[in-house]
Amino acid sequence: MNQKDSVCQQKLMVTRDAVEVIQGKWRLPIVLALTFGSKRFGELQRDIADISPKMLSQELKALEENKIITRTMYDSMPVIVEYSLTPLGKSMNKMLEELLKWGVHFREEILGKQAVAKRS
Amino acid sequence: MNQKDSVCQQKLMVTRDAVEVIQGKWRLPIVLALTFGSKRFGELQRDIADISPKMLSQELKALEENKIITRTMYDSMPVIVEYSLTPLGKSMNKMLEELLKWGVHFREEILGKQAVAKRS
DNA sequence: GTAAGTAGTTACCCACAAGTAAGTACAAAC
DNA sequence: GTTTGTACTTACTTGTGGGTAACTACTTAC
Repeated sequence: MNQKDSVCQQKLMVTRDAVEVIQGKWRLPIVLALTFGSKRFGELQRDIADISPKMLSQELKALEENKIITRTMYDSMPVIVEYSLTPLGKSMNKMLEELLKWGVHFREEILGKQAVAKRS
Repeated sequence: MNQKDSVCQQKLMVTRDAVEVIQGKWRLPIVLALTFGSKRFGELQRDIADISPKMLSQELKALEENKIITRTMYDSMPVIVEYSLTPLGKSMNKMLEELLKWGVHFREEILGKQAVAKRS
């Protein structure tokens, strides 16, 4: 079977799209932080270790463009902005679990049968 | 819930490990090409559109280090080298399927309900 | 009036991922 | 002896992901 076969090519493209959404240093931590409910900019910045406001703002924009999260502004007096997962964002759950599962398996093989991240 | 919580941190690290293995421009195409059986260097180069020998060699090495593929040299007279998935490499299947599934869902949401890559 | 808290933006820099082009080394075929 | 086919390697360049530091704008509290 050949990679240039069109069905195969399309599968590759679609899988690549999925990887793109979660790739990079910060997308995964942001999505994970929001699985526990909506959060404000400052909260996210405090929860995610070492992220700069520039990167947080940039990645939030990218995730919003991909319809993974929504941004809601409240006209309260200290202006408040809340980010939360869309249904599409929430639907990543199973995929992320599969990644975690395989990641555990991978660690065991690579690091020589040491159990990591066994509990939820 | 906080990202700095250690269990959560560990989950993040492990998931990130999984993403790292398939991230970059060429790892996914290489792994997919090898799911159809072992292949030689030249075959891979022909099957994967636009990959240069440098990138192919480099990514094959990385995948070998991660125990995703094995490299086998045959002492035949035009020296022949075969690459194939290890059991660990084959175990990526379910994860990749989940990525594809979500990717299809993602495309539908983003591109407005157009069905893509419906068949295997 | 100055500090602190809200939510960012802007400018500059660097390291690394990836691309390009050419070269290496060996043998078989013609 | 030159081309073809095997499987790469090396040197150089470019593009982008990400980091740092400082700045913006608005309000409340002291």
